[in-house]
Amino acid sequence: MTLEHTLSQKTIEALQSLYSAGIEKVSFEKTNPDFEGDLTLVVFPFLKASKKKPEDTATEIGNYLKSNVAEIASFNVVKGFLNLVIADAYWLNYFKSINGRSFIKPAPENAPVVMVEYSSPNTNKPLHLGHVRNNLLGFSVSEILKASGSKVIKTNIVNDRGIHICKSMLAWQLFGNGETPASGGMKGDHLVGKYYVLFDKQYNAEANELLEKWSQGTFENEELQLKYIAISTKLESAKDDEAKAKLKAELKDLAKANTPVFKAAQEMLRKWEAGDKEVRALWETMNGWVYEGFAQSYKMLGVDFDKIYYESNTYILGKNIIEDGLAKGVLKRRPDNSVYADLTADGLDEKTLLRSDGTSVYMTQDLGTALERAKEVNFEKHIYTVGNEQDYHFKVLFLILKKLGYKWADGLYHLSYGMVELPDGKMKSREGTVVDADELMEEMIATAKKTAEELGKAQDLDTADKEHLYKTVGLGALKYFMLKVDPKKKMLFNPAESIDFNGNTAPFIQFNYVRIRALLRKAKEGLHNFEDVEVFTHNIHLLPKEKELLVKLHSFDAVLKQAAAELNPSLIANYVYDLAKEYSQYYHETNILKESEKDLIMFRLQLSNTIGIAIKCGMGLLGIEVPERM
RNA sequence: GAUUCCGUAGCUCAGUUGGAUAGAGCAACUGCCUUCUAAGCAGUAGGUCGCGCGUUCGAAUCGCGCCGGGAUCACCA
Repeated sequence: MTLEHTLSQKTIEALQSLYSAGIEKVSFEKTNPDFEGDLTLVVFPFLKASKKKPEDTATEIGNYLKSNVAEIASFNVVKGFLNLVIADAYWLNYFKSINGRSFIKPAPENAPVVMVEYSSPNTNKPLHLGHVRNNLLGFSVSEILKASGSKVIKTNIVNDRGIHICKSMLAWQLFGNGETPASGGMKGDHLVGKYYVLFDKQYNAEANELLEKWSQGTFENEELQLKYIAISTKLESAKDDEAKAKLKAELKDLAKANTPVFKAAQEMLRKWEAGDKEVRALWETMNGWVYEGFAQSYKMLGVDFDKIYYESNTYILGKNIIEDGLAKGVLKRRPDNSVYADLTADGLDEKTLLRSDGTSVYMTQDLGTALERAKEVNFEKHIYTVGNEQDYHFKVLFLILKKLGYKWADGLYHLSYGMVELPDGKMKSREGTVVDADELMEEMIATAKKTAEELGKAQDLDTADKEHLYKTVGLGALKYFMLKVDPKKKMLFNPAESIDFNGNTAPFIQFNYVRIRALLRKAKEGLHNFEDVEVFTHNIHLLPKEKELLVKLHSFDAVLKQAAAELNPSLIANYVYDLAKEYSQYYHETNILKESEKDLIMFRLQLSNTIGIAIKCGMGLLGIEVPERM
């Protein structure tokens, strides 16, 4: 039984015996640092029962608790706040139970299974900053779930088919001259991305040509002419700029859809679907290049997957669900033969799941994929790590599955995260304002190197160790920067100012870990074998900072639990920072090896060691390494 | 327009299951390296928690209404 649990019980007892109040639940909170004490009970809610002044009520409860709970050393009352001081012996005993141990226990054999899907890239261009946030979040959430007693299966569904892939393929055929990653000296994903951009250039040029032709009255056919006239008439009478821009975009889209290069890409997609040998071969080759490139990026980022799905295998799924849904009356068929789910009663819209020509849409394949996964794995939860622009999509997806009566649908969860924005707005791949993931990682490592050299750090390391350190620090800074913000919120990334290495950052936390390790090495040289002796619990008067640190360590489990419940790594990030910051203050104001009493030296070394372990565990949950020296 | 998320220091963010005087970091200014690693520590300055009303002993936190911003609203993915 935890102390807080005991205190709650005793407080309920106190209220019963003092005021005959039948209160069922009371909770304590951490005492505000400006006041003396560790835990605080707010007594205002009990005033009705006590019919006494706040101060008197608090004092009476305080007296009761003091004489009934051994761990309470003393208490004080400020207005309606009862501040309890917990005896040092309690904290020392607690420390004895965790000294030198890991804060993370492996999940039991029969642990519930959670699937975490993340990353989900398209194979027509390299990973960018948005993917970085997605990958780091998915990976960290997986680690957090594992650490809190779940078995995690990390999955990645690769969008390896569709018109966008054909665009890259076509541009490569048109302009590539047989270029390969090897001949071009480029990572495969970047090479394919280059041709995607070339396609877009061509696409735009041809569209502008068409618009020019149309404005002079030359049209390929009458239908097109009618559409053109309809839109441009509206454009002429449009009043505000917003409406004009919208109509202009509509015209451009019409032109784009009629460019020869786009029609060729569509034709290629048709051939792909028909299983055309040549198209399939090119598709396999180019996707192969991309996968090699992605593998490198993933390795650098430090993320991995237990199972990779490909949409080329899953995009046909879902049609049998339609039959099932129609039979159950959850889905309906329109006169034109299209099938939809009517969700208007749930405050959503009608969602079409099968077009009138019988082909399926994105939602249909997501339904099918979910069902497939549920058959394959008996998961307790299935988490989709996808940006918040798809909130509505997942709402609809989950609702339809629930309506179809699948029990496992209750375990589906959309881990929705905010967009990464640049100082001048959203990233747009077409406008070339994307931040490339590989470049960003290289820059971070280079900055770490530069900073370390300027500060004269790590001079005694050999070249390989130095390179590893720069990677650990540079990528650590990047990962921490992205994970310390609440996933739900959109975040701002300013490449010009880059990411800091001071203050609330990974390098600061890593530095404190390194300092602990250095201290412990020195201690062993001085024959202080703190690992071999028991925690000395008698006659130690804890310094305020030492108690604070113990309280902080004590809350590791609670923070982990909350982070797992909310799927929120930022709680861990902020926790580790607070811990490191407090240790840093402690380190400055306290002598450890220079302390005269041997027992105190041992205790302080043990405390430092255990804090180091907590930092390492916490950073591990974020996917961030800690170095031994820097 | 509808739905939904958001608005806290100059900037980036904590704090939101209602509790005491709203916290960090960056940027600015002041000190501290012959002493366990200064990617550090200590300090100064910086706030109408978007605005208003309400609920409450008590509101950054809950409710309602405004103002401002993002996202989504296809037989696209």
